[in-house]
Amino acid sequence: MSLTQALLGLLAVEPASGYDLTKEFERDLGRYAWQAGHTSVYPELVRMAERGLVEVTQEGPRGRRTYSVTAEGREELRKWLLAPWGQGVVRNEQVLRMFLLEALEPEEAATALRGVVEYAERGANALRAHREHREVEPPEGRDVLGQLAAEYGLRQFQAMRDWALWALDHLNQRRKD
Amino acid sequence: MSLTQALLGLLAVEPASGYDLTKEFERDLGRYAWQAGHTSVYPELVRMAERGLVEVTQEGPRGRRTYSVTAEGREELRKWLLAPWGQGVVRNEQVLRMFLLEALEPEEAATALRGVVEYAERGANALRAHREHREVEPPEGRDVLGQLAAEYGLRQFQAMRDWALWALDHLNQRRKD
DNA sequence: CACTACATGTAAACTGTTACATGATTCA
DNA sequence: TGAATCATGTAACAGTTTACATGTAGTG
Repeated sequence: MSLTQALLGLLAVEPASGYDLTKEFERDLGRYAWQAGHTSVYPELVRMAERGLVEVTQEGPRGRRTYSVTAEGREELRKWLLAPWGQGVVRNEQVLRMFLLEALEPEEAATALRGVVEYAERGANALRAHREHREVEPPEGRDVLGQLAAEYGLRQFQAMRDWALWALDHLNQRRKD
Repeated sequence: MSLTQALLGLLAVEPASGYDLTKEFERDLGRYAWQAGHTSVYPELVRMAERGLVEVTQEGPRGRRTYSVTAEGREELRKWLLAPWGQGVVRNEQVLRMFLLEALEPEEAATALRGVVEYAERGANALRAHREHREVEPPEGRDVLGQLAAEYGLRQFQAMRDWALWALDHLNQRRKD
């Protein structure tokens, strides 16, 4: 289960509580890589602690428990990160929708594709603004992951926009035949 | 559940059996958009038929049943495709791994990132070869979806490569500080 | 006739989501 | 002191994967 690896990776960068980790999934990670709610995170942390991959290293107010990765956990993470690349789990509702626009009538498909272009441009612009703001205030600690995600997201949106423009062109070509 | 929409979309392009649909998930769709095994597909088709979204329009050898979308199913698909875009389900093990490389020691992270660059280049090259081959033999029917996927995949791999090169550069910058 | 690909299914185990539930701290 | 945020959890349900199971048609 990749949730284990995701938590291991986040905790390896910096110790955190289940609450912190959940917020991470709501932000960058959940946008481009992996989603998980707090109802998955908390029980998983308990299971991982039982397996010796993480441990509670601090307790704070409101029952807050800060987890850290153990040496064993770090080794497991390392193995996963350095393993050969194969076809992993992929599930992307937006991409699914993009592909299935094919099933619409050409007129409607074109309208929808123009919507994709707009959506991708909005996304890219927001990230470019975010990038400029970051040049003023450089990130630190866990925010570095946010930067990795933002840079990936920017390229992702550009790819989406390019694809939609190509698909529009392709659609027009076919309508002429 | 997006499996319903995925099946609806595939069947809207062309009627197919559960077996055919499963193969589609193993190929292009499962690579970039959505994965599903035959043990999900068959029961789902039965449920969808009960709801009146699809119907068996042909029976062939070996118990083969070809499903087609009903008018009701087509309408449901259309609604889903034309709905406003929001944050859909996202789950991508490769992207998760890319982001978490941050947790490795800089040396190892750099090695892994160079691996990402290579992987993305291999993927892009394979798709470019596929594209040239397609110029000789233009696709038809369901293969059009394969073409949409291939063009998306190509841009995806390019984005991945660009990101990994940026991340390598970024890593070197931080090592100097 | 053997092998491969076609073709469909069930059941148990596992994973993830939604709804429900509770209480503490901080800040205006 | 009221509201927002912090912080954690359980239980029922929904969805997915893995293992098991079976049989047919075509091809060399």
